[in-house]
Amino acid sequence: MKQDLDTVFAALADPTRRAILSMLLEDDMAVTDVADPFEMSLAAISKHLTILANAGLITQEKRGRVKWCKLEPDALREASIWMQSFGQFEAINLDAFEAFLEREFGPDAG
Amino acid sequence: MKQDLDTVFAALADPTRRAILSMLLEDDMAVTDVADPFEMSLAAISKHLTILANAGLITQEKRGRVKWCKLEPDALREASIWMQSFGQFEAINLDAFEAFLEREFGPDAG
DNA sequence: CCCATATTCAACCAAACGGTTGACGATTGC
DNA sequence: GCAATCGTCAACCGTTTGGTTGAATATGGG
Repeated sequence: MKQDLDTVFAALADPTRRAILSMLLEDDMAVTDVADPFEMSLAAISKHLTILANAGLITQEKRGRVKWCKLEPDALREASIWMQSFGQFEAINLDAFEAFLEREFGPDAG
Repeated sequence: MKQDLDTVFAALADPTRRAILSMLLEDDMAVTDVADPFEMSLAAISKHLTILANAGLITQEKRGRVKWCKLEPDALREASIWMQSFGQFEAINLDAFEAFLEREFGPDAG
């Protein structure tokens, strides 16, 4: 929703929320299913999801009684570009990034 | 110092601290000079600098009675790569990033 | 030596954060 | 219709955050 750097970085500063984002890379998920692997209450996860949604990192759509959570990678772009503007003073980590993608997702991913 | 994702993202989540990093892009600075443009106490800025240093985003070196602050863009790399790993699921992030660099820093920058 | 400069420390404060619990409002299915 | 499921709300709690102020600790210069 808001998607300014403050809320995006603050949202990313919590390991639970980053784990949630990683889970949503795989597929869209219901709130209950997101909460399942964590050892904390459903209400706590619900709050984390609200924070992620406010940062624009996910969207939530209610179908029936199930609320589906979907990753929105676009929200990371502004923050990512902001960060890269610092890294480039070291002559670019594009190489490191591409190597990471290759290693992480296989030669066909890029 | 610590440089894990938690502390790096938390450090970046504050606009004062991001402004400080931008200032340090230009040049190394003394604590007093960093504090100058801000409408808050020197002690507050000193705390912000400690947080940035703990995240590994800057280093501080004391020469005489002046403590010099220096940007450490390397600390952003891990966090940046983490973020890019999400963006790539849209398959255009690299292009957008390269276009940004070109636009921002000229054809020779990459 | 003394004073000014540079920076941090310590105590304090209000507000935000991350979690809990229990009650509540929708929705679904038997 | 009724019970179970899905998810949020509200109140509460302890800790962290971001700021203040005033005192303290170096260090440098005349």
